[in-house]
Amino acid sequence: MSTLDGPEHTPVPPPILNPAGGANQVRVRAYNERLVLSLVRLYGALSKADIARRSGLSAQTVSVIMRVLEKEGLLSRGEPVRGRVGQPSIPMHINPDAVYSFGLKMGRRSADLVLMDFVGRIRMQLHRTYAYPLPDEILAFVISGIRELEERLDDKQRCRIAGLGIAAPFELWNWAEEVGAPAGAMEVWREIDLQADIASRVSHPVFMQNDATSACGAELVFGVGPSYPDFVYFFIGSFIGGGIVLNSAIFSGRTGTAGAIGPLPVRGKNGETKQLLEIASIFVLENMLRERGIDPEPLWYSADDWVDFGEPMEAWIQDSAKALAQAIVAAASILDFSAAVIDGGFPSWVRSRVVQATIDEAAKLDLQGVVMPEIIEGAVGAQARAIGGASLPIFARYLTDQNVLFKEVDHAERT
Amino acid sequence: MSTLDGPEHTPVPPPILNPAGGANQVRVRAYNERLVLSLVRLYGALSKADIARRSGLSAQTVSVIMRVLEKEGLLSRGEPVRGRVGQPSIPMHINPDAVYSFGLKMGRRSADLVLMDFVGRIRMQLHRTYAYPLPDEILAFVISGIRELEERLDDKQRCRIAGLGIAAPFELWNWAEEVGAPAGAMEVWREIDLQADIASRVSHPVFMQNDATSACGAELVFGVGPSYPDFVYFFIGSFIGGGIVLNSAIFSGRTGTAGAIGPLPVRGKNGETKQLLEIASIFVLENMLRERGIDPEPLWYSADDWVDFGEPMEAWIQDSAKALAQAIVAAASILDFSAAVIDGGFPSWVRSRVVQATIDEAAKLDLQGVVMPEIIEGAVGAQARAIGGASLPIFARYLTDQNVLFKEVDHAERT
DNA sequence: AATTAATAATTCAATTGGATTTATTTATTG
DNA sequence: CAATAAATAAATCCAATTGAATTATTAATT
Repeated sequence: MSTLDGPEHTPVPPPILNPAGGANQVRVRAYNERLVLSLVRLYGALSKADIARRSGLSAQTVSVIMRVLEKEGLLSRGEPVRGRVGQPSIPMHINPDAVYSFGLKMGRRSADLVLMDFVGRIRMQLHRTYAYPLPDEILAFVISGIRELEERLDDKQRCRIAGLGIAAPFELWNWAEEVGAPAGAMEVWREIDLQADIASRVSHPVFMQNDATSACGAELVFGVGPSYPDFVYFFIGSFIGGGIVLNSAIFSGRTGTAGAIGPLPVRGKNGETKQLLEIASIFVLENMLRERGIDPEPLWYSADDWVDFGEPMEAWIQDSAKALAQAIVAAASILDFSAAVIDGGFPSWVRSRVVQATIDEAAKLDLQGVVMPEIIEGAVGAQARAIGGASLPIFARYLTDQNVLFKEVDHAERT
Repeated sequence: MSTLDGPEHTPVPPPILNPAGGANQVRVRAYNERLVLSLVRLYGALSKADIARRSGLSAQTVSVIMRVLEKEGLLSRGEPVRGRVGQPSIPMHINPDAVYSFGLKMGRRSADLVLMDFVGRIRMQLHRTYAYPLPDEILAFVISGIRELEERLDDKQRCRIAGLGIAAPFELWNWAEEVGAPAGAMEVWREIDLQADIASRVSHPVFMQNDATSACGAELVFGVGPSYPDFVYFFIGSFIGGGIVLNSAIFSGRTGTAGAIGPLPVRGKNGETKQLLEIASIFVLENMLRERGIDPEPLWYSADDWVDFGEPMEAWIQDSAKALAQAIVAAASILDFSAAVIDGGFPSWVRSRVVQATIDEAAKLDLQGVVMPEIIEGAVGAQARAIGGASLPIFARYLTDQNVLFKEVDHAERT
């Protein structure tokens, strides 16, 4: 057989990838244990037989794994389910007190430190506001905060802390002006490696991730994630940010900025091109309030302290919704997201109004040929960033990213 | 420890996912074999020791696996490499004749049937043009074409055919008008299941995938893929289509339409909003030629039969480049692609001009805050769709999607 | 030129460890 | 009591690892 001269492939540079490593029994066991835990977490409670069916593992294997997990205290048994033929099944569920994790959200106006349990509930929290963040203050807040919260735990509980996850904005030194910080005050952040600094003063493993990505992760794991395999996520904080979920996993991209969506170009109300973050950010609302002589302080103290600020807030919601709708259409033109999820550092009644307004604005746009995602509210809420941060150590150690092992090739075959 | 009342998680619908299944030895071996083959394919030729280092598997394991693959004829040994201390290493490379695969590209103006070898080279091909496609004709072309090409193979070679992969457009029945088909002639396609029909008449496994996605897959595997872990891909055919590559794997999305990019809204030259496919498609050029009394037939006969059509073609390239540049900026605002790859059913000199024009147009846009991808030419060329189709059976059976096993969690940890 | 040391690729044999298979026990319904 | 299903125990299987041995080469020394 001779080579027909089809189109020649032009030469390309050498590969830049180190593909995934090989597999062996040890890793298989580790993976299967995480899989079992993740399945239980996802479904709330499952019997050994259920897990065997869902994982495709043999009953015996699952039995062994789950006995170990139970012995370690990660799983606990529920009430036997009777009423069906055969031996009653014993649903196993995650033991909420098996693992704790600290989450630090540091923002441009406030910081939160939370202690989260194994099922994603906040068990304790501390809050601090400031005009603008400074490394030393943040560091002091974390160190003393962790000490304070740990004092409320007994020895056994302290041993179960998996680590600390930090959720922080990108490039804090930009936007100093918008935040209202004195010129140069934010420049210190250029030189700071917060993760390393904190890690050197704390006895736990420390993880770090962009704040909006963290919020997105919280939504994936504890919010609407289980119902939507892929979505684009918006978190409206002092600045808006976002995240991307694909195949039920966070996609953070090559530079970690996938789904940053702040710089997305949108058309402003006067037809001018603006960046999304110049419209749909709380600092914009803050400025609008200040211009009208209204004290914006309640915006930062706690999401639940918001009051109805009347007309300026109404205008802000409208402007934001218009911009968000455009951003969602742009995103949907590239990828067929099943949902666009909107959440933010505000009370749920504000969130409802933002989402409804965005739905209304999206309907006004030209949607021909675009597969529009469902536009829905986030289910996690104002603390999503801290919760997402706190979930980093837990996921790194106990759970698995969905669908990464032996993923099926998704082209259908027929013979 | 009492539950602090943090923000309550609102209830969500039950999970819709069946996460990945469990792992066992059999799957581990299957995976490791695919991993070894994929590594060899990616790097061209690697010794057993090289594979051991790159895969993290022990030398012994790799030795056993590679001996099996060699015995099966999938790998063959090259010339020993001397000149360095120690026993000379024997580079193993993919045996191009180990596996063959058919690829069918069916389009709105022409169809191609190719026989591809294990390293992605086209070994034989058939081509047919038509005014518009009809199921019976396509079916006849495939059946007789496969018979014809198989007759040129000996028995041993015939046994090595892995299957047939079809690359076809979405919803052929839309756009009948633009194609110039008589009203209703394309409606038959609504009821047709081409994959099933062909599968029932052929003795090979049959796979099917969107045509632009297939082209994107060919680029990933045989083109620039190894150098760019994520890119957005445009294939300019009679209609423009595209694909998305993330983490060195095709992302086709929930509905399989991820990266369809045809309906992406762009601003036309008179400021009006148009869909990308209404500007940057070859059928547009066809119409421009026809309006000027130039015979457009050479567009369809073979990509290499294109001549310089002069002014109308120049105009088409300019318009297309403007639209493509906008599409790339929109895509880059959502995800941080490392590259935007442009290819099409035209000769490489046209591709070069389109790409250069797109680079120029992109530079004119407002790029503040957007991480712009490199805009580059596809390395595969006009037959990308057929090659991508043909690679479906091969990937399904012998190779692995990159990075799907034991993927590392990508949040850095410090202790 | 012959000899020896060092290095690296490869393979052989024994061991390890986790999943599966098969058989058994337990608890329930009808 | 029969049928059914969950859960477990013991035996078996299988692929990866470990550690030692073999082979082929270069580099240094006599």
